[in-house]
Amino acid sequence: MEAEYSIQEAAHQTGLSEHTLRYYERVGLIEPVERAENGHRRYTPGDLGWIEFLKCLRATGMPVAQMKAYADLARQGDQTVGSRLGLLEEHRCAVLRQIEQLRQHLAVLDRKISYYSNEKERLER
Amino acid sequence: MEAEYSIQEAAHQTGLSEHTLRYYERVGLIEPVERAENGHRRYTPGDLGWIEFLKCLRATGMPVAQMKAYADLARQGDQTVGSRLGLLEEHRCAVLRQIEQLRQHLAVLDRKISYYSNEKERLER
DNA sequence: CCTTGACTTAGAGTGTACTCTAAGAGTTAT
DNA sequence: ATAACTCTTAGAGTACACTCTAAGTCAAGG
Repeated sequence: MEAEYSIQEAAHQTGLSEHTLRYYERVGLIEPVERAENGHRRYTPGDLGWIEFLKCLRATGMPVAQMKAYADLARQGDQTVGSRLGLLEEHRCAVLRQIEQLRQHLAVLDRKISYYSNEKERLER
Repeated sequence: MEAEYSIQEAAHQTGLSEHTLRYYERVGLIEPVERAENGHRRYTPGDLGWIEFLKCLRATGMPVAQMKAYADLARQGDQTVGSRLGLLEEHRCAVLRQIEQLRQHLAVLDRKISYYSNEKERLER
């Protein structure tokens, strides 16, 4: 007997809004969620796990369209494992590049900050 | 005698489009650029330096509105050095948080990738 | 019975940051 | 002088990812 969650509970647990959960389903990021007899969505722990991974992809800057491509592959089962692996490895590189870029920009920021610190010192004298 | 650049040259050197350069000026990220007699913009090296810094702020996720606030402070001169320093230090923290977040998401990605690698191995046997 | 509240749908609206269009002016090359 | 090029402006349009609205269904509580 597996736990199930209403959309409200799913929203609370994932940190996405109910609107966004329906939107993600509508655009195909989430496969159609099971329904109760009254038509209400019932999210399984598996759904929530999938959504967590989607959040990870989004938070690392993957566009929704690419996430959709990944989701489509996932729905096709085992024969797409290679493609999915490729997609994730490529994305991994993109994330590494992002981090490296941020590092470099951080260095610029640090230089500016120490310049301002000196400047502030100077002006206060 | 200082070098000056047309908007086309400025676009080329900064990597921003001419459209974006005019837009940045329009919204106040860049103070009104000097004009030639024919009304064409003439960017100085100083302008280009400022634009480079704007790019750094943008690339690290600062919203245009906040960049505008920073630009406004900069225009007010020395008495805003403290405020600018504060703004940049706060932004620096935001960038550090971003990097940390990316690191954590990268770890999730790595786990998924190694899972897929195993899975691929298994299926190919 | 009536209200409250959670849910449903299709589709419209929003915010952000560009990005482009249209119409026109001035410079240079043939 | 005709074409090609670069620039100008105001304002419209676009892409993306949500985010919200309106109208309606259904079940539980008072």
